[in-house]
Amino acid sequence: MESEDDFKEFIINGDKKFVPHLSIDCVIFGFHNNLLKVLLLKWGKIDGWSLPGGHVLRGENVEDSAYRILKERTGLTEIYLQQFKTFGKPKRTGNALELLFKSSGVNTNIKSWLLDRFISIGYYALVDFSKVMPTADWLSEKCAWHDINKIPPMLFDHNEIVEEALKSLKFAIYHQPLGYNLLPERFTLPQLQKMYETILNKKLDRRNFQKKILSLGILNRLEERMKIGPHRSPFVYSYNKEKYEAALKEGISFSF
Amino acid sequence: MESEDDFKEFIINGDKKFVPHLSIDCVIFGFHNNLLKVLLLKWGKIDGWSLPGGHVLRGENVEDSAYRILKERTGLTEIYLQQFKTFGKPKRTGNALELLFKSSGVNTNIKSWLLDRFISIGYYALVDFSKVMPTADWLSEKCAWHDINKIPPMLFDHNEIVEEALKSLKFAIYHQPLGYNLLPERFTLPQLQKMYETILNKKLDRRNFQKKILSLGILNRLEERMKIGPHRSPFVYSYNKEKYEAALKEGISFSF
DNA sequence: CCAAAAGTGTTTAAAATACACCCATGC
DNA sequence: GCATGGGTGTATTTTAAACACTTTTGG
Repeated sequence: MESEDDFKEFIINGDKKFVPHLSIDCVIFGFHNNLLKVLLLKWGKIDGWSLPGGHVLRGENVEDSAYRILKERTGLTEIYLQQFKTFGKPKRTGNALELLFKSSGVNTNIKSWLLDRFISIGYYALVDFSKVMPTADWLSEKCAWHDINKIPPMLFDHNEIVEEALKSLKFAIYHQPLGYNLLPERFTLPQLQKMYETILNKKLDRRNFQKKILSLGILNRLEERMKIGPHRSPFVYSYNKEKYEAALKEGISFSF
Repeated sequence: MESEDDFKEFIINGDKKFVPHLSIDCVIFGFHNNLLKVLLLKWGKIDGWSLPGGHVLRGENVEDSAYRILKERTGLTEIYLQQFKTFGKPKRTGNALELLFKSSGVNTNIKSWLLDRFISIGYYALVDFSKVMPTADWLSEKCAWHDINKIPPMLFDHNEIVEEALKSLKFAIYHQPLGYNLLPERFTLPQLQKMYETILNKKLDRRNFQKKILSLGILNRLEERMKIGPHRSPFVYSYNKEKYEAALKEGISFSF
């Protein structure tokens, strides 16, 4: 969406291009400064935040729509993506779009497909924070990361969607390795532990954590150490991609 | 759907009543004779089986639609229901509906909303086999239980949907008690074990299984024994509803 | 009396947990 | 030299796994 004309065309004729009544919302997780982050959009024409989302092109695979939307907002194509729930309450979008129409100078008597009811398919994505280029557009004045614990009240039912995504992520971390998608290529065990602690929302014992995570055999310890701060430098690790993929496929079982 | 007139009205004007492009498919699991069963519909006008499904009324909560559909097919209202995945491949319904239209004597040049692309929300349900009244209708000549291992090739992508439902169920059984929904009120430990073995698709040790399941403290052993066959009679158990609900909420962790 | 299935407990192995001291670094 | 955070191993407890004999019942 790059201009007012685009927007008007979208309001009036969007349903020729997109499947009506159906939307996609993406909860994009990143990890930075030992904090779990979510990428949100600040709307320009009305006051409020929302998840990045979009619609499914007629003829497009739903999963491909999610990848397309993620590409638009992050610039990334290789992304870990997981469908987690579909949201279908009849009043879930409230009247935010009517307000948007008013604020954008669109005739509110117009009968737009956008004012119909929408069912939204929720996907969460795990991305390398450092590689993301948050990208706003004509409709959104900002695209920015928020701490998972400092998420503002959002439009529609998007706070609920984030809650559910986090719940799914928490569940997933017991059965899959996840670090490959959220951390940069080279990272330290303390960082990885912080990632686990943030997602699980609890403290873990350092020694037991290392024992468990190393016993999976999916990590390579590099010669290098990371020089950070007035203390001993931690070792740098990277994932062994093959063994990581194998663990993903087989499934693992953490206890924590 | 009770008559040809109903059907024609549905084809032509269904989208006034229902949300277009969106459907619901239900994988209804039951347990009988120590076998896991799924309730399927045999179509009357064309040859083929499918999952029971339906559409979302405009204004209706999606979850309520699933309950409504389940009520129609089983007669039951109190059902354990779980959304598990949404299916959105563009060609997922194939050309089965065109064939149905032809076989039903509907003009195939008609532009029906039903011939559009559909995205389907998958729910699985767990029901007490003995309480279900499988109900067919004008479109379906049969509504019948099938062994999970003897499911015929189905219309649309319904075989894939059953696979995914089973995968989700398998996953769930490691974290929740499930027997309350699938077994009759009074049952034996061997029955319960068979249920677990069927869902997990593996044999379990009798003694270890009983230790584990009893240690949850959600079962009551009744005085009674069940007299079945030329051998020792097993004890009858029932669930302690309160403790069962608590275990559901807390979540449990089975290892098997 | 025989076949078929259910009841029951102990021993062993594996996994999770709890826990403390020393080391490297920057200021 | 001191504060901060990282590296490392062992002992204990808990949990899972392996395993066999006796009892009941119908035919």
